[in-house]
Amino acid sequence: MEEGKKTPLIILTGPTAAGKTGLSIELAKAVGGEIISADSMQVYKRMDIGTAKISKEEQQGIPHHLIDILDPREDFNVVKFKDLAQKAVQEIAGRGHIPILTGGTGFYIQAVLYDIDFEETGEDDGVRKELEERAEREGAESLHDELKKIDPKAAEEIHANNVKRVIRALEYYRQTGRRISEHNEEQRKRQSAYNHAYFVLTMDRALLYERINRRVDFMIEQGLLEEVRNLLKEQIPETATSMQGIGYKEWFPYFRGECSFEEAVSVLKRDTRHFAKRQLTWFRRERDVLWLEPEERLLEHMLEVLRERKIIV
RNA sequence: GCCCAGAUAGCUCAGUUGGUAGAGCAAGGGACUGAAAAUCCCUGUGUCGCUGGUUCGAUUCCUGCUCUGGGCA
Repeated sequence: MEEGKKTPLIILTGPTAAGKTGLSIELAKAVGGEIISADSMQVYKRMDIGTAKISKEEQQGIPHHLIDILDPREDFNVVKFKDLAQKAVQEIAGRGHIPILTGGTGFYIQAVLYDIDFEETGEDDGVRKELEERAEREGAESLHDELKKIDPKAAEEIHANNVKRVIRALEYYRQTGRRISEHNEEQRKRQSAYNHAYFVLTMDRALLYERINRRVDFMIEQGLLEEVRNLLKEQIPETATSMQGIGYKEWFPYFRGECSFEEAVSVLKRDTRHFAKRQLTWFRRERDVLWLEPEERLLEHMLEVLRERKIIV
């Protein structure tokens, strides 16, 4: 396919609290775009404050996709995301609008951008559960030893303590009969199917951390504790994927009386800072990333890049 | 004013029977291809409060001082 014929796709991401949401609205207005959220937690209904979800008013009429699509009881993952996001991209492009993928989940963005093949195998065949129980019983080393036998390369790449990934590697082998190390190697070679621009909004680390700390305080003022209590009242288990989100799981010890309010707050701030750091590590190793820092003519600068790449006219 | 205990990494502390020091947390770096806001890995030089003294050598022992707790007046 020729450059100009590829589907256009704008990616706007960055660490948490960097200001993605506000900028995404300005950008969408400027280019005639619709927003697809690339956020593993904003998909959940009734989780608004802790996920810093954009409000209806803030959306200013710009269509938003993949927000509030799931009950917090349901599990979500990259495969589901990729499927939904790709459909949304096609629909938006079909309307002659520009799809803007924005959010902080780098893995999700990668899955869409490079159309990573996860191979439909279904996830509820009990293999994972069985392996989890084995890890519990026999220890992480035992599973890792098994991986060594079937896929030595993967065993070398995945640390034995990283039980989740060891399990996935074993699960993949059992379900497909193939080695995950080979699969991953193939997927790494994938090229973008889009005419895209990958913007990463960032800023001075100390400043970012200050913004994170302030935002956590603001979330608490907005009623974060009540939001979490309401979810627990609905009997959403603490172990649910949704409840493992930052801003939620940090309160459980406090509610149980195991730590003070102040301790819970500082743990929440710390977890958020750690998360931002991990996000930056992820974006640093992504290909063709355009780093942005807050500046006067930020939007104009982005539009110039988009014109150069013929993503917009 | 007197007595006691501290003063060591950004923080909380351990330690050196005298040969210039180490944990946890914080911080930094990295991995990640069906949990990803998850999961995991790597990284520790700091006038050992200041000042004299003893000593080949002091952060470690001794003197004095400063500061911080606690107690007694």
